[in-house]
Amino acid sequence: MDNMKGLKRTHYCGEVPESGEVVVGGYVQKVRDLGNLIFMDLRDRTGIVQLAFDDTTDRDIFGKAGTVRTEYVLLVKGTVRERESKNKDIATGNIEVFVTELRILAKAQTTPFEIVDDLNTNEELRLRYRYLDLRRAPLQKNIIMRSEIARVAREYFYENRFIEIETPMMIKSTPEGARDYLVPSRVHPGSFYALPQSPQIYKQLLMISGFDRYIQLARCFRDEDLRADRQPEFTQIDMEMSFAEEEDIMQIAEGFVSRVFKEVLDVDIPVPLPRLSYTEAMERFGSDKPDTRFGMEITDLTDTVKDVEFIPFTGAIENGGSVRCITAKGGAAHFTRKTIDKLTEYVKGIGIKSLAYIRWADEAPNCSFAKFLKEGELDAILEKAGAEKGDAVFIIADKTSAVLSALGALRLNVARQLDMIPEGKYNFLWITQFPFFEWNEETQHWDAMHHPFTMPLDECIQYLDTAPEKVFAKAYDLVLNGTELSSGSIRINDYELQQRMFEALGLTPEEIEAKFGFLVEAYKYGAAPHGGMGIGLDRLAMIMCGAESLRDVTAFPKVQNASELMSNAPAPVDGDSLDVLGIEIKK
RNA sequence: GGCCUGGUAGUUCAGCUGGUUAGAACGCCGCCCUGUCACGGCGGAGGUCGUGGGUUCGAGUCCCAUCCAGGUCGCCA
Repeated sequence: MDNMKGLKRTHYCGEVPESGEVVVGGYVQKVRDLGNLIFMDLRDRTGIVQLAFDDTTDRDIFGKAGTVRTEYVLLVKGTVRERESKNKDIATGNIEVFVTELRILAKAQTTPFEIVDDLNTNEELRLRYRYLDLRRAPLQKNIIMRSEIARVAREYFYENRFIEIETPMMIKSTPEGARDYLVPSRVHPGSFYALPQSPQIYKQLLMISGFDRYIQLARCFRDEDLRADRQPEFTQIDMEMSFAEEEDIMQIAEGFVSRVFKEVLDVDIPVPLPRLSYTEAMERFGSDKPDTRFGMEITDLTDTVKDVEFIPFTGAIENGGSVRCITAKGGAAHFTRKTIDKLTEYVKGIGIKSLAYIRWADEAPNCSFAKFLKEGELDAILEKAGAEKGDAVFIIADKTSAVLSALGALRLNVARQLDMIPEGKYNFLWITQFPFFEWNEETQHWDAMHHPFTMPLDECIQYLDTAPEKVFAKAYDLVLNGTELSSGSIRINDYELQQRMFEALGLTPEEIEAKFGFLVEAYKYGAAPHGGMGIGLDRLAMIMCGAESLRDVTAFPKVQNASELMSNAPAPVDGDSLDVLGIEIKK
């Protein structure tokens, strides 16, 4: 094996000029040995350049070239020359490097999967050898784009006079919301730190301190089950600003997203971004993070079907619920019975008893509850639903909140099956005016929907103690293509109001003191009106890269059971380590 | 925790209602080849069919359990 002594890289592979002497280094993508002529593709993070060895090559070098295998690490010196036949598929396709010095810096055993762009290998294997998977250009491209997004974020917020401040990774556990990851303390046996679910409390304290504008690319941790768009460890572009109201924060955020899309993807995002109240989003899309890249909005049929003697409908209406539908275009009428059964099963999975439907494929629509309909009722439903021949109408009757969220989920499911969601479209949307409280069936009391430091809308404060359901919050989520990108709010900066809030949430003074005592006390010393948001960097990168999973934009992701396949974290530790911490594992 | 899908050479897959020696492509190894770039030609190696049990004369195939991975519901203030 050779060393690098006396030879310094002059160019990246993808950036080799048209002529001259170069020194390039990289991994061997491919060897094409034609006998007395050898070609190699040398790869680094910028691309590929072809190396050439022929009968004019020094015999020792030629012999050495013959021993080179895929993924060997080379450093070569050579002369750039024009190729005899060009390759239009790569940036350096017009030239090749005629090698005059060849150094094999590292050999490589055969990799468990090929290092190629269009790999179709089982993800488990790729994750076990993540460092090899990360050699592949598509993944490198994603990771590099993610870095670009982070760079633009820093530039943008720095330019707007935000200050980057690190908040602690080991903090006090405030068990509310998601489960905390706990970190034991050796010097305090039996006591634990928690890893932050977000820097929320600290950034509010920084506002109280007068830093005025804070930004951090903050790691956050939640010990909950994973999804394609959910990792237990993730990064937020976390910001907070003082002397600010909702409009100020939304404007700063809009400035950022339009800047990052322009700089990284050269896509224009028109601002201001559209807005929808939470209530309207639920009514129209059955979701607080609607994907507005396609229509299929929800229609309320309650009045239209009020005389239909079909028990699911009458039952729902009598119990104060409603009957609503979505109308699927795009040939949905030709959904087979099997497909519809699957959809029925799907909504059953989310707590809905049954799915009524009308398929209008032929002249006479096929209606699942036809025998309960009187003259003209079917036409009335179809008209109200805006259905035409070729469409399918899916109807759900139940408690209104259940109907809306089920139709929202069904809407996405059906749109995917009909391939109705356009690619390359970026639909941003603000969801505003969230309800402050959420009734918790289990505990039978009101929980904070966002978090308890969120400022209620001015006109709602009067209902705090009397009618919690009428209280809406100065909270705003940023949604992109149906993904919640960001969540933010104006915080309560008034000590008295915060106390009323806690009371409305049913917290005792002791609980308040134990959980948030230091924060509540801090507000006694005065704070300018402030608010902020945390933009999910991983999710943003995922959408901008066109990736389907966070794993594709995270260098070392965790799998569904939150373990990491390469290192096998988490892992048991030896008894001594536990003893020092005073921890005993239940058998 | 529930439900769904998958697990067969290094990789991606095929393998029918159970039936001789489990196949293909790519990759790998060897030989040949002066303009390749999905190089080409000839030859070769490579499998506890995820694991454990069961049914059977006989199991990759059927049954049960279990492990692993993915998706999803619950969960994610």
